[in-house]
Amino acid sequence: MRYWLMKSEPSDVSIDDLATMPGQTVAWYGVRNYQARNFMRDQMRVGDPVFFYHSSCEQPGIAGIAEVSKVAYPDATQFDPVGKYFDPKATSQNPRWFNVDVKFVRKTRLVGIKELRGWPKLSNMRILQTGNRLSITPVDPAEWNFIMGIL
DNA sequence: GCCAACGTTGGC
DNA sequence: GCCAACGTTGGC
Repeated sequence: MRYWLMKSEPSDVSIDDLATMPGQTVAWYGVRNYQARNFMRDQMRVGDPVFFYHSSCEQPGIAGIAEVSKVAYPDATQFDPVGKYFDPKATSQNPRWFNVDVKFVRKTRLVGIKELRGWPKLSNMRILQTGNRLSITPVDPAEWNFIMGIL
């Protein structure tokens, strides 16, 4: 089992949105970064715990907990010629992009990025490194447990 | 809105 | 295969 952190812009999908979606589940479509894709396609398994992180908003930070509810499958949006995620080089025979499904577990207090940066034990978190733009990152078990302890 | 950091693209 | 140009991310 691996632990993850997944960024979402709350203006797109917030933790509250996730809680009210059918099945409390969302398809994590639209990822167009190879590293993030590879994490989903090659490593994410059903039941993997996920920190749901709000990015590009007034209060960036961890806003809740979710879990992987379906392993990766081809991202449907790559085939939609009028959609913003269309990829002309992708075919159904040879899809380029994949997504998992993510299910709501619970909302937490907002653990802001400023607070995260303040904990020495979290200083190596991928999300806190300058210039990190990966929308999906693995979380070290020790880091996961530490954060669970301060929620 | 700014801008640093990074990934991707494409000409050579 | 290099690398400059460009686009995007995301905190501030």
